[in-house]
Amino acid sequence: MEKIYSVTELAKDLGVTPRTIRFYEDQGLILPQRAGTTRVYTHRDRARMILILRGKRLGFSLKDIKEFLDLYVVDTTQVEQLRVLVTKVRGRIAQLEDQLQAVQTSLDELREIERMSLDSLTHKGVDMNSV
Amino acid sequence: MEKIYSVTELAKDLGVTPRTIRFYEDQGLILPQRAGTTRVYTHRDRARMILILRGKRLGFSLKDIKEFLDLYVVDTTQVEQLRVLVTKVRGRIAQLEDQLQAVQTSLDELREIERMSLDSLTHKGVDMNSV
DNA sequence: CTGATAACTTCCCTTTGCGTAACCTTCATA
DNA sequence: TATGAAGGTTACGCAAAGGGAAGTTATCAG
Repeated sequence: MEKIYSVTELAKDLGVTPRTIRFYEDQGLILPQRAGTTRVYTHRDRARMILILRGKRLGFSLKDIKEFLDLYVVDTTQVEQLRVLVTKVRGRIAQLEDQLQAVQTSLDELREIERMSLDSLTHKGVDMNSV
Repeated sequence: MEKIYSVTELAKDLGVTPRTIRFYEDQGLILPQRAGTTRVYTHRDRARMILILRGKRLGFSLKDIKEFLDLYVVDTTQVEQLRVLVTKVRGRIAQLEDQLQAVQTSLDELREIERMSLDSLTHKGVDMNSV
């Protein structure tokens, strides 16, 4: 007997709202079976949702995630899928490395601004160092 | 003779579009004089725009920037202004430090995924290491 | 006088990822 | 039988920062 879920159950299980799951369906990321009009999720659907959420956590757009997941269906050998995954992951890594640089630069600049401001305040007899 | 600018000129000078400058005016960030209906920008306005763009570059929202710039008018001693600046800058620094952590974590995870995928591909006789 | 520019205003469009009604149906229970 | 919990389907709204088109006016050159 496989455990199955309703939207609400699955949502609770995954820490998202039912709205989110329905939205993903709207975007073509999951396609649960229906019992009449009611959505029914299997453990495979759950696994798929977990993949989706992981992708999101790593900063991929739903579009990217979909593009990747769509290969699941088609590609039985998984070779193409892995290839695409690696490509996307490398792209994302590059992005994050750039972002890291940008953040570092901003941090440097902000610390400089902080120093100069505190300096200015000191000259005006104000102290914010303990705040 | 002070150099003055039209929207288009100032935009070109600052590397933004006129739309952007008008938008900032809409948001209450700048208030150039008018010659009839035509906007006229002085070097002070230009300086203000540069401040705005710098704030943006450092990741502040237009709302934050406005809140800060508004003190320019009121606060002649600049003490309050500097105080707010330091507070905002510190907040932003904290944000960026968090972001740095998150980016690092994602990078680690993505590199792990890349490794495992490449491994998988190797077992299937595919090589992507040179790509 | 007639374009051609350049300014102006107004307003809708875009992206991303849902939140939040509003309104309908169905089942189970008090 | 009334009602309330769950499920479903539109469909509008939000946030941020502008983009872009429409339609009007003003000015300058030929």
